[in-house]
Amino acid sequence: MSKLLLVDDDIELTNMLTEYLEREGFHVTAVHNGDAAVREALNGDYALVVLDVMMPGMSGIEALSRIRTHSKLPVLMLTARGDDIDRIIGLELGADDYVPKPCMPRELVARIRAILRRTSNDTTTTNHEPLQTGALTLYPEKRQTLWHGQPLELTSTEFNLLEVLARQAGQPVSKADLSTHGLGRPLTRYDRSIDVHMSSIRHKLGNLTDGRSCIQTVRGIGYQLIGE
Amino acid sequence: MSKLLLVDDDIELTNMLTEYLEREGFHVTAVHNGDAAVREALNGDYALVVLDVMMPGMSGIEALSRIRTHSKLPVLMLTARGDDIDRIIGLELGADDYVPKPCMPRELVARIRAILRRTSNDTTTTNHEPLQTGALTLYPEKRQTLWHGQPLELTSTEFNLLEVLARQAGQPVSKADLSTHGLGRPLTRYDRSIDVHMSSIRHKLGNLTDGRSCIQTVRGIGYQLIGE
DNA sequence: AACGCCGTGTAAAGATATGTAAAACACCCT
DNA sequence: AGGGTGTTTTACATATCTTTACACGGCGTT
Repeated sequence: MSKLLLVDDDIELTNMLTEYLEREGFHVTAVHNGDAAVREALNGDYALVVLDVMMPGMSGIEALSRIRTHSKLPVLMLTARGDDIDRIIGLELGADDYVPKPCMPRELVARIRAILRRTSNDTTTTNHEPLQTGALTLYPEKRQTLWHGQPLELTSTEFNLLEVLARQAGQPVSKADLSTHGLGRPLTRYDRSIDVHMSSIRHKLGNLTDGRSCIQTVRGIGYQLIGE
Repeated sequence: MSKLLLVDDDIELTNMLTEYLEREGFHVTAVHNGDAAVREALNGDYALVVLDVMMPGMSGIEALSRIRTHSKLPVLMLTARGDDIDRIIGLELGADDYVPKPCMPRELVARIRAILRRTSNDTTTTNHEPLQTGALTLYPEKRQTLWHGQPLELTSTEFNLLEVLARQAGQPVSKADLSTHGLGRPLTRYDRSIDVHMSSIRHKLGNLTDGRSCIQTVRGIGYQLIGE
């Protein structure tokens, strides 16, 4: 289950919330000041941070801002009820939600789950992980491809294009996007480069058991890598 | 810029908010009851719905629930300040956020932008679940069709159109909506493309046991995929 | 019932997009 | 310069979509 980082200077409250959240199945780590919060938050272990706005030393707003300069980790803010200004600043700084204090733990849990649900398959958080779809695995770091477990030779451009498709596996990607991100230039009229590359990637991948290609054409739009 | 659907029975308020939101650069459509809200929300045009909980007729909660059975479109709920129960139910039903009423427009905008920022590169917004109606199953993620358990060859556009119908199976879909979402262009006068495509899809599907087609014509409106 | 109007069904022609082999080009290396 | 590799352009075949044209059928009117 997900690991949460709970940040509040009120030890009493954090103990109570930790207990409640752990009963709900989360792993919880609590810290009590902004410095520790930023340090912990950036170590990559956590799925979400619950952050109190009002703390001695570094305020929650400040901590949020520092976290945001380095990461897109979801942050849920705890604010004094009715403190509109903090809420608005927090949201504009990129907080994912806020809960007014004193809060009902049940509401807090509902909101945590809502955020986790939304961010669970968000591709932006995992950028250098291998991309896996069906029998295809791409290692963006090493620029290496595995097809049915076997290494596959792709040219650099072919890899780029396949990576763009794989990051949005299961949904169509426009030729314009493929061109900007895969070829590094905008698509121009009568440009058939993408089509030609798709043709050769298809050729290298061969067909699926049902005879269809792994890369589907979406006429008038572009191409789509078929999902799991 | 993004299209928003604003749902509230208070005409005065919707006019005010519409004006404010449009100054902020959104396209806004306002409706004033739950039925219209669900119908509009599902037509695929909108990036987000702002939904009042308290409405005569179908309540916001009910509308949210109906929207959620068909789509993952982001929904932001407007609730009476301090009405914890509605907020919690809303969140558990899958609302993306709520704003207490009466609200500061600036806060509403901040929250709308926060949600859009989160969902913009979130693959979960497009529903990837297989679509099942009767003997027909569509796998949007694979762009594959099963008819009576057998794979069926559809062209790209035919698949798009059938997908649009299947997402609203059992209810009529206007030709305008079919054109925007299936063909990617607005319907023009004397445009018969949709009819021709329906004809060939029907041809590929053949007839049901009772001799009727799976796709019913709704004269003057469009077409409808018959439900379970 | 007979008529006309309008929307729909559909075959076939015309227009457009895609698949792909091969030529042309660009770049590196020796 | 010449060869090798990889990319883009060209050219043509094919697939797919749109338009056209006409037939049919519902529906309201006479």
